[in-house]
Amino acid sequence: MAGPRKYWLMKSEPDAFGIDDLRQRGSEPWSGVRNYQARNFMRDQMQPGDLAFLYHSSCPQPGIYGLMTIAGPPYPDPTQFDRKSPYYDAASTREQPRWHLVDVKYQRHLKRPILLAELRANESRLKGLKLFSAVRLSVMPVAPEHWERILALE
DNA sequence: GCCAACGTTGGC
DNA sequence: GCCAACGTTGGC
Repeated sequence: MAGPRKYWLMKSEPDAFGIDDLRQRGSEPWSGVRNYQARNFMRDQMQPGDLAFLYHSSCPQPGIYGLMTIAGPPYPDPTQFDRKSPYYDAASTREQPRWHLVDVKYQRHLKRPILLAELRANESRLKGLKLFSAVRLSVMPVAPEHWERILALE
């Protein structure tokens, strides 16, 4: 039962995993999210076929670098069960997993990155964009009109 | 390296 | 359930 396509923004640190890594891999499980709001978006609201901006953070030029599609339905993040993983969560069980993720699929690089500074310069037309306010959120929804206005900057 | 924002934890 | 302390994110 697919609803209308939704739009998202997902952050990664390019030193760890960036747009070039994603292109190489084709698709990738979006593991390691340990924030309840971000998890809820992936677990409860994302649908295969939704589109997402790939945002690079903690780097010299923070901004949006590419487009991805949500490749499949949510499922438990395997890293939560892996004692050797930095994302291991001792409180999580296979019967009652705490963390869920989706696979994302590479769609394309933007023709040029749309940097945070440029987004901020357009803040009046992007009112309510969570990127500006929810600093600690690594997965967030993007309103359709914001999505279009951002892509129009490309 | 600094620090603002803010989610999470834990004492009560 | 409140709220202060703490820890993390992430831009600059």
